[in-house]
Amino acid sequence: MGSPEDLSISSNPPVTTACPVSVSSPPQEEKMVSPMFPAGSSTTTVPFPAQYPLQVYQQAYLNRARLLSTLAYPTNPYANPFVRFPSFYPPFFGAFDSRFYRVPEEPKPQHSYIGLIAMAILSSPDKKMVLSDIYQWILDHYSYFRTRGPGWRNSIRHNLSLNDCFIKSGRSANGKGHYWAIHPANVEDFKKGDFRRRKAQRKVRKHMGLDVPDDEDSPSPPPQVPSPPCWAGTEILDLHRRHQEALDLHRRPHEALDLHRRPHDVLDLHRRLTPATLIRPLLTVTPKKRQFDVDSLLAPDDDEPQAKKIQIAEEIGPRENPFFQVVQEKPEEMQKMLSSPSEEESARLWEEFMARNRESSPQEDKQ
DNA sequence: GACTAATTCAACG
DNA sequence: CGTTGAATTAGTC
Repeated sequence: MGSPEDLSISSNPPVTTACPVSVSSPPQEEKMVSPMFPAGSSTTTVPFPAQYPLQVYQQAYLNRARLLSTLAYPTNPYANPFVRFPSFYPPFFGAFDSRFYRVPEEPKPQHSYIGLIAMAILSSPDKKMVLSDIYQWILDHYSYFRTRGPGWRNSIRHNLSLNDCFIKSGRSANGKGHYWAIHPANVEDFKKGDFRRRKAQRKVRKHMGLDVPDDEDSPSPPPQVPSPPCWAGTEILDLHRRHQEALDLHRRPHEALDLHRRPHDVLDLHRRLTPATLIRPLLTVTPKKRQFDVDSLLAPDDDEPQAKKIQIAEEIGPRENPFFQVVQEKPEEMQKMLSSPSEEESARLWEEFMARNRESSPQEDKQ
């Protein structure tokens, strides 16, 4: 069943079975979407590192995934105590090869190779960089390439040679290879994030005094600089940030070992997750429901940002989130918990509410 | 569907 | 590592 006690990490479990990850196939109609693995997003499988016994990683991965699920609320429909874990958790849907874990596929970088190289070079104090350092900078800033083959390095070299915007600037002092720099005719554009190739080539030619068939300067639209969301600074952004944090940690399950070694920390975190901490952010973004009398709600914002917040909330707080539904269908229950004086009290009310809920709508049991 | 830009593969010194 | 040619793919109009 799905009571919070079952989900918490009871003392360090002895992992002796061949595969400690119990996998039960979910009912077919379960079409839940985990924010860890959004619909349509591809995933890649990575082998567990060999440093520790496999079982250690597997258990740690479960612990970590459950914890992150909880922390990622409210965008994560698995973050509430209603949801059983791990049998409903998408990473374990279907066949589960216990030698691997799944991580979300990194999106391809927005910038072209020219842009990546230029940013790398410009990030160095001397505005010049050796090939191997360019590789490293790109690896450091775009983990997408960590899971790629060696082909992209070839492409980097290819682009360095091909494009006149990159010039050699002396040989490396000790090691081998040249320093690569940016043609002076292009540094200004590149600093502004304008990495258009054609424009760069034209400027180089003009710089060398050749005649240029002054092609219209901006046939293509100016580059779009990634800007923070318009709702930056709102509590939604904070939720978004937490969610991203959770996603990021999720990609590094090795670190789950730490939590595995400190199960009490996990327990403590579970204990601190009270209804108030879970619900309050949700309420602040649904001001149209005035029945909630929460302090943070009292400050009336102007309509425009509020409308934006509501829109965002509807985007990131999927309707199928059972927690969402409880909040909307049983507002008086939520109100009671929220207005309780202490977190302990609200937690107790939560337990009662959960118990009643289980009675009225019995969940299907696991075998 | 043509046309261009960008990426990828790969041979070579 | 650096050049270069060629094939393939992605994007636009």
